[in-house]
Amino acid sequence: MSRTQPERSAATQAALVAAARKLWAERGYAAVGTPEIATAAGVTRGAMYHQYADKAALFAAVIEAVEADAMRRLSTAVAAARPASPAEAMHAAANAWLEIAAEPEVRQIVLLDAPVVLGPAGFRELNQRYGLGITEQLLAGAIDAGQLTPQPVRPLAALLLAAIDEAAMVVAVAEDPSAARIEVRAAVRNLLDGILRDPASGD
Amino acid sequence: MSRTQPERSAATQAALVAAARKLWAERGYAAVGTPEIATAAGVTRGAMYHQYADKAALFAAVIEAVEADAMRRLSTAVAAARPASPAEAMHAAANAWLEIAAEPEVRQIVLLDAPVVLGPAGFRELNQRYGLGITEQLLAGAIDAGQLTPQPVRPLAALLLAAIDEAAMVVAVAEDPSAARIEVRAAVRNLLDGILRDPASGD
DNA sequence: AAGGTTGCGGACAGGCTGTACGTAACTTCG
DNA sequence: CGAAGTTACGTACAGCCTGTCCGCAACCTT
Repeated sequence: MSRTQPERSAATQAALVAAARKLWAERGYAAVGTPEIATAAGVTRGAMYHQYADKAALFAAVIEAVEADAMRRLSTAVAAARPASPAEAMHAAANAWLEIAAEPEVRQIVLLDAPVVLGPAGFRELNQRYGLGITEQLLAGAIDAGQLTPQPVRPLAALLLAAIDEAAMVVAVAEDPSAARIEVRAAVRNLLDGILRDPASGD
Repeated sequence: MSRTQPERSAATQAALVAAARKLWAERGYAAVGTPEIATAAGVTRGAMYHQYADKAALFAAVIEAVEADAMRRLSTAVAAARPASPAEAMHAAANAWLEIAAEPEVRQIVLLDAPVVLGPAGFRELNQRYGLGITEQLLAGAIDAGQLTPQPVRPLAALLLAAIDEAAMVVAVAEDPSAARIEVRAAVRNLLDGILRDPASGD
């Protein structure tokens, strides 16, 4: 059994990312060191440091994978809601993201660890390519449809996304998550309806 | 020169908190270790570990000091604005907090490091005693004055505070902070006006 | 003034990160 | 097909940091 070099690299990278993703999701970036990750991946630390410059580089690969998965699921969820208007699409996206961001993996890796490990600037750059980008598109669509007063979408997108991320944290920390989810969804909807002209109540 | 024991403890605690606060504000919790902090405070690590159980305990003391200062300044800023209504008070508080949270100290320690070091639950507990508590009071006041439709204030306060915190991050990361501040203030105001009934435009 | 308690200093053990260098696997080219 | 070259990997090591232990000094009680 002989594999090509790119295959070998891809295999160890995949093993490392999978192992790190699981461990970091459970216990956080700082609490899990490279020895444990390498062992869990069935790989030596030497191999890891050959594939990734340092621990933070591995984290960057992990978060990229997590974000990509999350965005895939978000897209399908929004499409499944068959929104009839940009406003409905925004409600659908907000609710879907609320579910996704409440999962331990996204919460711990994307919401908690990413800003400190990548730094605020690095995190913004990454977020721009994922959540922020989508949010801006949704807002631009709402403006085009006349459901949102024309305004710079970039800052508004950042604030809305942060609010929904926080909503996910509230749900995750609450003693009664299902009750908290109901309250929080109402609050998110209020925020959105407050800025949207035609409060099409898409659930 | 002889000091009482509580005085000795208070002195070393104050020195440690001041040194750690400065260093962590500049470079973040993970990047500055206890040796450097102890040296900067003119104290040995032994003394530090006598006063604080571990590095995280010192961080807890630091963040308590930072939050207390920030809240003091927030109160005076809101009072200085002499708001004529709860809605105006909310706008004043939002703008004041936007300024305060944009400072490196608050940004790095409270917004970035605190959630990971204290954990989400611990951070919520602390935030409840400071920013969240104030926000909830402001919202409750707006409801009493009929400027906000009655609803659970707790989740809404969390979302609003998170949005403003993110607004501060946007300003801090922007290439042109003063331009970003203008955009972001408008976005914050839009969010607030969206949920408040009488959009009293208090600046 | 003497015993007890509290604050402190220095040394130590364990663990983690990142690097250096030697080896094995694959690739290229004669 | 074989040899040189490149890429992937394994092991050992140095440096740093965290948290603990124990001895000593400063203060407090009686």
